[in-house]
Amino acid sequence: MIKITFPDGSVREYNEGVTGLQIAESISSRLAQDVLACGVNGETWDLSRPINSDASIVLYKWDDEQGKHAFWHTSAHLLAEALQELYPGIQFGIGPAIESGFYYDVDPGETTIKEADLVNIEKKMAELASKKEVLVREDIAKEDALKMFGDRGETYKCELIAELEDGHITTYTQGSFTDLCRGPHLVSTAPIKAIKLTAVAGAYWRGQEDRKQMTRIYGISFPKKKMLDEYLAMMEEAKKRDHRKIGKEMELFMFSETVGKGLPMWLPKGTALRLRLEDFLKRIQKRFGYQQVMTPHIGNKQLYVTSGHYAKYGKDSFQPIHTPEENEEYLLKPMNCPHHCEIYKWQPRSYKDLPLRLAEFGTVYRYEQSGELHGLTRVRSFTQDDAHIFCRPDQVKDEFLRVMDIIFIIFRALNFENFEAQISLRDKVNREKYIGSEDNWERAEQAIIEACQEKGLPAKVEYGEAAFYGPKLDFMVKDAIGRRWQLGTIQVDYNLPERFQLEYMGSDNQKHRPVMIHRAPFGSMERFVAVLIEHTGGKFPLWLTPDQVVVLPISEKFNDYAEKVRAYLDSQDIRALVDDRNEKIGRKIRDNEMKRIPYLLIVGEKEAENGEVSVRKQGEGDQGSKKIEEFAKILNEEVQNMINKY
RNA sequence: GCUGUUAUAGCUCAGUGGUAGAGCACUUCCUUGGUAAGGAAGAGGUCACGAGUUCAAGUCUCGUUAACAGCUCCA
Repeated sequence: MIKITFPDGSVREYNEGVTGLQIAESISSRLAQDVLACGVNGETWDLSRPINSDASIVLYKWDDEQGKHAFWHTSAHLLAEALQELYPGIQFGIGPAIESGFYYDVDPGETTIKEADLVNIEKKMAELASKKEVLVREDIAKEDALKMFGDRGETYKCELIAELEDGHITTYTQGSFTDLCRGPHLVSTAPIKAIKLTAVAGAYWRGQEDRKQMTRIYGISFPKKKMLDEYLAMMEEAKKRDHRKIGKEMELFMFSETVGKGLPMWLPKGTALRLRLEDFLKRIQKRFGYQQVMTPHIGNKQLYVTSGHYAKYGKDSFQPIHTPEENEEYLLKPMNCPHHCEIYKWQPRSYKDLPLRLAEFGTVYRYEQSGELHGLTRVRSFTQDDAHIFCRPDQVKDEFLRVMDIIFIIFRALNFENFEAQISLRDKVNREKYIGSEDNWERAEQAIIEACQEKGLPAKVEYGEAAFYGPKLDFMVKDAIGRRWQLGTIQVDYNLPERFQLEYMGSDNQKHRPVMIHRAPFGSMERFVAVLIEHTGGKFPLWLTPDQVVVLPISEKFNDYAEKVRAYLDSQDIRALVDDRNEKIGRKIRDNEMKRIPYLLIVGEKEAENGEVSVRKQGEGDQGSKKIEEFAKILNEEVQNMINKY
């Protein structure tokens, strides 16, 4: 008998050679149905692999990362089996499970596999899966493995085997397909009930540009058809919310080939929206003791030599601009910190001046590889909602708490209800690469951890993720359809104060070095607006949205009255339009609902006579009639409630 | 940056080497209406840009530019 320890600490005895599946069966038949893989002494195993000595066990189901991983890994093998049947002689590279789904890299030789062929392959996979083929794990000697795959002409597999250590090589077989594989896998292909091959793409063998380009087939699979349907619906929804599409539809921003790639330009409506966001943050920052500054978009190369950025990023940045006469070198600023350090140095600072909080909506320019550019989320020019806090080491925690307050205000105001944080600290062992005193680091790391605890913020601690110049706290939000986005960041910096020789006079009449904190609650205006678009699907909060109200006259006879309504709303700082097209009211309602305008005001004979408007709320239908003044008052109160409570 | 795909009207997209197309949007006209698509007509094009092949190129070839996807998930 062997002792099996469960995650809750309980221990049960089983016969030697018991499998994970048998253990699950001994608990409940339902569990045995749902379980996909197991963890044995911290290693993920096949459910059918015998356990021969005392062990701790975890049973993994679909909701566990490990369970999904085994499921998708087996799906990759199923894909390979189908390909082997459909394309005899096809050669296989690697086929792992990925974050969502799986892929297999293959070399189909003379033929090509196109997007249109995927349906056919899916069908074959479904057919094979329904055979409920069992996956059999076998140890194989290196020599035998080389011979076996060599005989089949599998040059890629042989290359992999050649690099493996003899005695640690295994294969998995299901049906007529045998693959070199470490596992773990499902017991059989039976649970794979719904399959979708999503894409074909080229990928270099082993990720090396000089090696052969293989065909990579991506797919995803689920234990239930319904889950696949939900996944596909989510992907559809994500497509609808794409900020590049909505940005165009709502006339928020544009790109021009002539201006240059990765250089977004904000259109009038987008600019107005962005300015409202900036004003909102400025107002809060003022309350939190920040002072706005403005600095140039370029800086002398020497500034970045001093900051150390030139040595580190100089080659991968936009190259220096040369002045025509003196041949001075200037760089487009890739960050605002060096400029702000110079502002700090402008006059002697006393401990009484600290914390000094300098804020700037600073536009920066970074060279990104052309293939990395993406909509507003990855661009070459963007505006950070930047600020640098210069403080004493003993003020770090308090400043963190204050920045976190600002970030929470923003998340609440913009309906990001789900968010979490990641604390990035030094590596536990390897500490030579970090700059700054042990004492300061220890204090700052503790300060961040305590600040998160005090705020009740769920935070994941990652060791070794800190920058060489200081620990940091990053914020992740979950959007309306469950996707995660990284937004704001707070970062301690011991490096720049050192490099710029920043000082303050302490109460002890001695010179001290301040600590610098970088922080950007939005991250960048571009990225934040992109995330906000995808989160809201373009249905922005009332205070932020480009057009708040559209007035719809029932017929052209009431266009004059509609214009009067619009003018009145305009005088009350409400952003309103009139739809005076010669169309029926049903048509106007439909078109303006689709334009995501929060309030539609329908005006006809009744309203014109009484100085009223018939209110229709986006997505909620008819709300009844109101006096114009009353409507304006209610709308403005709604807006004030949204922004002034913070 | 590399590989692949794409680029046709303001938008979404058809287009088979031989006269440039549709729907929506736009303009005009009819209609004057009550809570998610009324009807008709019209205007709108350097087929991304530059070369080449051809009697003839939106279509074929090459180059350039840009967008999209992948290249980061490692048997």
